[in-house]
Amino acid sequence: MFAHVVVDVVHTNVAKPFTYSIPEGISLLAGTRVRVPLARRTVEGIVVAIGDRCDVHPDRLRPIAAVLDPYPAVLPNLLALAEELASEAHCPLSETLRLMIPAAMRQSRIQIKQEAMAELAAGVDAQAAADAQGRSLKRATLLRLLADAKPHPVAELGALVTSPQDALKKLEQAGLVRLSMRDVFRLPYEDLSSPSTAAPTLTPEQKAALSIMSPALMQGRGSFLLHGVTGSGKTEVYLAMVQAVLAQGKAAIILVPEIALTPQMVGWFRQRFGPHTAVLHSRLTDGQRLDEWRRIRLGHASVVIGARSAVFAPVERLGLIVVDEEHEQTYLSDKHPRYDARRVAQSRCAREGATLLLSSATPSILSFAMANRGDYTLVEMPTRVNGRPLPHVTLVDMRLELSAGNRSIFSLLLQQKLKASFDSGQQVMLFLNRRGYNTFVSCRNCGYVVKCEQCDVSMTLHKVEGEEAEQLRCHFCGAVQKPPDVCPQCGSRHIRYFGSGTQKVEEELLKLFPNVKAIRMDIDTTHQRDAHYRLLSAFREGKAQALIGTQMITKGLDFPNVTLVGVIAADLTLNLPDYRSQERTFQLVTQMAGRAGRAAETGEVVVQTYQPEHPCILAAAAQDYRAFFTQEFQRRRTGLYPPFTMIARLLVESPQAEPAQAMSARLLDTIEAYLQAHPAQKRRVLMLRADAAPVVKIRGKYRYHVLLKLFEHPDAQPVLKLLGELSQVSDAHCQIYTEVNPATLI
DNA sequence: AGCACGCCGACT
DNA sequence: GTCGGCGTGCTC
Repeated sequence: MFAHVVVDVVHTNVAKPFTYSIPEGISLLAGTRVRVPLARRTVEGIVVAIGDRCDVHPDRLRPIAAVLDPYPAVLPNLLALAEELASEAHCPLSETLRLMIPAAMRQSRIQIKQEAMAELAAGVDAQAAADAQGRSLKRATLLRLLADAKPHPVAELGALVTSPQDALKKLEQAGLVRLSMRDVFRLPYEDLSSPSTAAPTLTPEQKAALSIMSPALMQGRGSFLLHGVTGSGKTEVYLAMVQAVLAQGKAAIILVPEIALTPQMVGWFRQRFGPHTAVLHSRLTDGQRLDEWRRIRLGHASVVIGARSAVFAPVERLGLIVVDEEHEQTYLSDKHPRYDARRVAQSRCAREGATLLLSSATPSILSFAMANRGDYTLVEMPTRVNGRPLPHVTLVDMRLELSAGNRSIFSLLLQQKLKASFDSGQQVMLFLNRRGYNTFVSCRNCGYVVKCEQCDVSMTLHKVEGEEAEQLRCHFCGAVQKPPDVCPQCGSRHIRYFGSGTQKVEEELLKLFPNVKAIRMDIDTTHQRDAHYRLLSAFREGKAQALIGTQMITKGLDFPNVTLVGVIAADLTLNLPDYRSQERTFQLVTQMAGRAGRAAETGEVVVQTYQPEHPCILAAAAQDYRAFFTQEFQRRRTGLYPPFTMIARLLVESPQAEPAQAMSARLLDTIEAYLQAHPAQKRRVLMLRADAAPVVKIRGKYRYHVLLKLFEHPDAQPVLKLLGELSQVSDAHCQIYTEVNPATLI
């Protein structure tokens, strides 16, 4: 038998399986990590197949050098998934296999932690042995501590008996004690393991939703889109579904869009199901992630909660994947290999006989359209639990505020409502989808705008925490520089700062309400590990009255004492040059409004906007998803946007502008020639052009792209295949990426 | 002729 | 990704 191995080296030159002989006496399964010789070195790899065929000349064949784990690291289903992803993304299999294994496991980077354990040797009478110890009080005490015949960590014994190691070794030599090593699992959010609580009585809506989904869940099939308004109790439905899955001896994966939401979700699940809940996301330490991965792989944890990468969790008997807040863009990976966690979840469920549950208060246009088409079964929960009303939304026309002489970022109405909330001891949330203090710096004299040297974007002014200093930061690459005193272009001193970010909202709020404590949540304040959790806990415990934040505070959070929500500038996302900007704006405003009034009090929402008559803003204010879907779907149809068409592009990046531009022109020619030769394909193409990318430079790399708009149709596959092949044209000067329906077109 | 440099392809 | 082979072109 021979082993076909994909080596853990991402390079097109080695992007194919290599065949090795299996040394005598070794049994090997597909998915196992191995070490193999490759040219003059050895590398790690994964056995992708075992077979009796060998196409390699026997002289070249070399044996596997080592088997790295006692069990396959990649389960057969996940191996197949990796192959599917690699062929869809036109990338080497080694790249998608990396998604399946924690980084710490590769290159043997982390030693797995173990701890020493001691237990009574078999058949030993602890009491008699202790009495026989004579003058060694320590050994007698240890034997009594071990009398329960269970293994005890030596470290724990050390807390009761000083330095027990020597005494334990003596006892081991005497045959009275057995010493061993045991794996240690570093558990994230260990303090969230609260005592179990019973399931509450479900509302009729929740029961109805479950009765629709349960038959499919029992049979291990079905794809559902749960559309439930904010506060309708979707989490309780997930908990009931997971309970049913666990009762079948199967496991479940719960995907959440943000790391900030995992502790809350983990808390709910641990309350119900105890410690058999594992967490997977990128903010864990490498060691934690490895341990959680192993707990899942070894079957110690049957519920996995995590961000998009958790869709690859090594669950063996999968029964259910829940995608919470399914409309979130975070389910699209922004790194190569790019994948859509929702589509991966669907493929995984189909392959492994599991049920898929997509869920949102504001489903993506795409998912809702698919539900209308019959791809998903639509399940609706249109009212909040316990008959609570949806929050009351007021639109404020900021043009009128300005003409009335109010130049503050808070409208008079919002100022009044803030005061009323603070006076009555309630909490407020303020949302602005922009971080920093001012959003750009410009010269009044000549119009010069300070841009990042490495990226083609204006720099944002930040106040440095706890210091007088100010700095300009690039939100693309993180570059920092000092704000200029004089214009670098014309030498004028008339440098002005424009646009407001969350830092400014915080400052203005504290100016208006000096006694109020505010917590600001954006990338700047959540850089440290666990910062999300600390800040949200502080707010939940009432240590602050206001939570100010970017989009990371809009979704899923449940704070009973929040009765007022302010949306500072609803139009920010509306005016972005992207066909999804209306969808995003509707989702952000509706989700943010949904944070208000989740407990006893009715929620109040103030939405500030310069376009109060915009249909998208009106639908969001009415929290009317159906109305929004209908108008947006029609707009997409007439404007020929997805889901009626698909957008694909070849992105070309190069340290110099000319090679990138030349390459994009060459790619355009190639595609045009191909379409000329294939008229059937040409009919599918609505638009084809080469251009500078909207952000022409990021991190010092110039960016040009070839954009295609195609009619959505299975017949378009050959064009997409061509695009995938063209990304292989990449050379030392130009990197080419193929993107199909990308999250952004920047 | 001798050597630096960059490109190409093999690696099982 | 890494390395060696080999061709090109420059220098002695």
